[in-house]
Amino acid sequence: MRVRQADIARRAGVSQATVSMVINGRGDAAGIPAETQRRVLEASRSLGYVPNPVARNLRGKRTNLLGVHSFEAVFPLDRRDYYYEFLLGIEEEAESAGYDLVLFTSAGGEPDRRRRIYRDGVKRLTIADGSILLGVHSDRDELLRLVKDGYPFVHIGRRDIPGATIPFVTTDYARAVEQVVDNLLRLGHRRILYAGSEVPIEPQHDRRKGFRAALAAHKVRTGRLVQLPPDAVTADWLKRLINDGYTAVLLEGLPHARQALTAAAGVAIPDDLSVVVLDSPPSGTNEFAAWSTLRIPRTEMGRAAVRLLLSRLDQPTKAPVQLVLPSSAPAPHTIATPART
Amino acid sequence: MRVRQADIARRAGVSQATVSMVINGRGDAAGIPAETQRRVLEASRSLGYVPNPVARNLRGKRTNLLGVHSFEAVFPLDRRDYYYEFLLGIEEEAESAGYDLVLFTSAGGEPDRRRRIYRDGVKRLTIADGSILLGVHSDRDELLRLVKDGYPFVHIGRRDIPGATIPFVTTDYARAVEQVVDNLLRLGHRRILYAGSEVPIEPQHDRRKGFRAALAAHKVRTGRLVQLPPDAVTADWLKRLINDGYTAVLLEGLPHARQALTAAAGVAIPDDLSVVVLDSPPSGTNEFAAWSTLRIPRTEMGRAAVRLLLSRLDQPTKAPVQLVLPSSAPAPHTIATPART
DNA sequence: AAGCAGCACTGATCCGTATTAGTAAAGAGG
DNA sequence: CCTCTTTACTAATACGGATCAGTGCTGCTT
Repeated sequence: MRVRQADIARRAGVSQATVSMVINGRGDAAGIPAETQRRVLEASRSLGYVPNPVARNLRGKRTNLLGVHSFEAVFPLDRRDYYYEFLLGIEEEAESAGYDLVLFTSAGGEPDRRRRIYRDGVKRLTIADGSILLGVHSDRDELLRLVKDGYPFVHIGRRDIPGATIPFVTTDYARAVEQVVDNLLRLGHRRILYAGSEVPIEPQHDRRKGFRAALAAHKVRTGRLVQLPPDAVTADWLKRLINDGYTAVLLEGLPHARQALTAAAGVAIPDDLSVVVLDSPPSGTNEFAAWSTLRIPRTEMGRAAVRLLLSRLDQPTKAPVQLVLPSSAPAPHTIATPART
Repeated sequence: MRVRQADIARRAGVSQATVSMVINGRGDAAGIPAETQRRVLEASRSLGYVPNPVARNLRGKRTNLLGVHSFEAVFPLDRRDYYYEFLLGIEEEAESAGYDLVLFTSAGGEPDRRRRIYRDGVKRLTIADGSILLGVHSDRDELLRLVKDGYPFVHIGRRDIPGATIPFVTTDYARAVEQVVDNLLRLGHRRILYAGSEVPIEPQHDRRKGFRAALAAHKVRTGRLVQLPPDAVTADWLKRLINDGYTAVLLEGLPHARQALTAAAGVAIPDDLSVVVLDSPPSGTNEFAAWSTLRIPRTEMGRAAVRLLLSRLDQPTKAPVQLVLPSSAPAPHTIATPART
């Protein structure tokens, strides 16, 4: 059977209340003499006492568990580029804060493989003191309901929902892309193509906003945005771009960029065409080492999310609610002055 | 304020006990008439009741949490090749079994970055119904103590500790390597070099056992095993091997294999030298796509570990304790008949 | 010697739910 | 009319720990 405070109390010849206070470091404040405290701690150790976080939490105290809810499975390989670094940061920061992580995998099992927070109205998240939420397609209704319920969480990635302030950590995609485009324009590029994916969500909207903003600021009307499937990015397609007078192309996501990587063999990059990938290269590889890519500080976002969550737990009113981290500009590998034509 | 069963009870004009039973579908069994049940459910719905899982667990029911304890951080990039697929399998299986995962990150914070289970005698694992343990360098004393404590767990990877039966899931490294070497010998290879790492643990011991077993079975004495650091694997080193008459080399781990991948440029593979990597290629890449590698069923091991753990929870006495999964033979990419000399 | 402060604790209660033992009322059977 | 069942519930309790309002005792004043 599990060791409870009552067992320690019996062994140390004191009451359960005393044990609770000593163990929680409230012994001095309660005026328990050092000798008694020693006896209690000694008994606790020798019996191998482990506090029951569940009981603790019932009385409104912390469980020292931080939840991680993604709205889909995080480990499948096609999700790895996206989730991995977030998890890395979350793990690092949780470790140093002394929290364990609960991955809410049980919420799955829906036919569509989506993970729900409120399933049959049950919110498992409450085991944890608070949760980090992430996912490409977060469920807005659930976020809204969480806020209404007053459940402490932080979302990774900006989410704007009318009628509520969603706590989040993000990076400023719009500004990052704006700077890239601004830079290209200053170099003399005029015809710039933005190759976007077909199902955009917030981060993509932000990138596109940045694209348009930079063009507008320079009063350039020859930039163009297309939405296309990744496999449309072929060597032919690149050549056609150049023939059409484009001197720079922005690849919104890694799938498009990967296609371009092989398609680029027959094209002079960056002499005939500057290329910028608007996403981070996958961690732990050198897949896009030779290309100009954005650097989304995913690891840092993960860490920041944990820190923000913890500070919101400590000071629910005073802590900031939303946080925007800067993302650094791409290296100039595949950015060049446009060729004179 | 949160809605409790007591609130529903008041609204429906029944007792909290009745509410509990109706809500948990025990109403019919307890002989609560349909009409009353209707009233209770109606009240529950209209008040927006959400059960408190914490209180529920306090009553000694399962927490539906499965622990995952690695003896070090799992997400750092240099650990990814090792941990990722295990986690993938664990997540999949936990999801379909309706369990959440607790990553015990709080056990860190030691100066050596190792994670301890028993720290100050406290075993946080008990939050979970049971745990999966994994790690290259598991702490044997802690495993032993866990067994003695009767804590339900399954280790990923074989661990033999005198005086205890450690529950584990593994794959048969010895047999896999034995088959590889047997195959090479049948092809006519006689001088085979096994390039091993310098700090071997169980899986490496098993591989080496397989190596020796195959040689012994063929009565071949010209196989050799060396231990060396990965960066000793250079183009020169490979050439020297060939000069020394070796026709095949086995690379024990990925670090050595990676070195070989670049060093192999100046060598005719597999014509002058057959090469087999005795580990799985990293998932989600095609890094070793052209080479013969073992296929360690890591994802399946993760799944099997969860299944084994759950069956041990359900039938502590009847369920099996240890499980060995087969690993499949390497493709023949870099295995050839030795050149006549 | 009464009064009072401080010490070292303990008893009782609460948190929200599940479960068990029990009970009041209605109806059945003799 | 009395007893026995059945129906339809409810009261009480347990789970493990945190907290607060005491309580008995000692020692010091005045």
